[in-house]
Amino acid sequence: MADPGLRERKKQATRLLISNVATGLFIQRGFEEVTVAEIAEAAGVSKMTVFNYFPRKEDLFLDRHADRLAELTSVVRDRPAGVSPCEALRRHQHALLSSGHPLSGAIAGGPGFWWVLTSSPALMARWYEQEREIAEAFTSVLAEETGDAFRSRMVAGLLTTAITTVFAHAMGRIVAGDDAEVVRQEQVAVIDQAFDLVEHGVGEFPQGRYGR
Amino acid sequence: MADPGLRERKKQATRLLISNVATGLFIQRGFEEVTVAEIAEAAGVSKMTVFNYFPRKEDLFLDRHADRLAELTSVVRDRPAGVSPCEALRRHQHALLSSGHPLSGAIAGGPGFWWVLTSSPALMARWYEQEREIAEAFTSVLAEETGDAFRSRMVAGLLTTAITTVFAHAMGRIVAGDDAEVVRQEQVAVIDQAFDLVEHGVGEFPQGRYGR
DNA sequence: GCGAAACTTTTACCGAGTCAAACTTTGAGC
DNA sequence: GCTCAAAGTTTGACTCGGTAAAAGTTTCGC
Repeated sequence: MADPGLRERKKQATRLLISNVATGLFIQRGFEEVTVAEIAEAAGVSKMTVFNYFPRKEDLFLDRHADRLAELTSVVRDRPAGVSPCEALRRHQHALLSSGHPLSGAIAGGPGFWWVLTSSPALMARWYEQEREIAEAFTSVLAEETGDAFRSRMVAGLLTTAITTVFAHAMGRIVAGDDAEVVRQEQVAVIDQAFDLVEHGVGEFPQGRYGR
Repeated sequence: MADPGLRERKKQATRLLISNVATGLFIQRGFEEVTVAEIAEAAGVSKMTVFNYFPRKEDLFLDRHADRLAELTSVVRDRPAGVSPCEALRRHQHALLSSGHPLSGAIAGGPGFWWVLTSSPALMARWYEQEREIAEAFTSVLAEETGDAFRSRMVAGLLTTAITTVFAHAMGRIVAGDDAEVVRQEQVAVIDQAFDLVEHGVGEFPQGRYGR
């Protein structure tokens, strides 16, 4: 880290170059319409090299996953004393939103990012796989803390559902063309509603069925 | 339906033949180790025909999804008056378990079924995609009933999490070699714990951190 | 039985991803 | 500095999932 060395620097530069070239092409023309060979050529590199850095084509686009995973894991593991995981994540989501972070879902991560993502089944599949990895990470943290494997898994799943649903809701509206600023303002209540449901349960929802 | 006709009967027979041949090969040797061409040959049919009936290779193995989806959707949509979706699904899971249904997770769906599933990333990915379809189906039903899009999506997600987590828990134990009968007995409490969490919330879980 | 519609096969093809061997670049030690 | 080994890249050939189009075959309605 102190002295990266020429070798290491070149590697990072190449990786970044490939990623940038790929992302650019995807946003211009869509994920499925760009081949890996094409990306390699545009980046002045061989196809094999692309796969050296990014094992799957989808990883070329979804290359921020490791960061997101680490961040969310840390939010739960390193939460302040006396704060539940649910509460810690709720605050984190609010913080992401008010800081305008792309992963709040309410801000476009570059124009067309959500469009590229949602219009490719392969990308969406990988996206959901990453969400599952988040749930697994939560499970590990909670299980280590409590020793209760199943309960940890359930709570991790519920928390992850809150995060991903909040996110998907915002993304859906953005893709549908809703004004980003409006979506963003309304997301505050959405986040609270989601975490309230996880924290206090769905109860008898929906009330009022058949005239109750 | 009344008169299937020769054509239709042949189609169903071919479909079943392909599915059976494929499943057999998968269980013998694993999903990734069997090619579609091989399945076609073993079934005495062309590769194209295989893809005619099963658009994706994964569908050859996970061909009960449509039934499962319809059943779960019906459980929520057609639940008795005065019963919440959460309660309806809880009862349904108990019923599946006590009837020894494979989808309770506690029973092996044929020897090696879970092994085939868990040892193939591609299959697992498709499996999780199917779980998402379940969540979407729940969302539709609840949204139609209540008109509250986001809340419906959240509740649908939480309910689906309960189902899939209960299932994954049992499957994990079976794959790990736990005795099926023991797993089955303990699943009763697991189901209730899962649905209790969804119904009443995770609260401040985990309690007791840092001496609270 | 005849013709159209439905189903299957053939053939050719594309793109993701793997493998192994040759080649180039970097870095470490003398 | 020079050399050699290791790391990284390229090449080319290959496998497999999946698609497309056109040419058979089989079934069904009349």
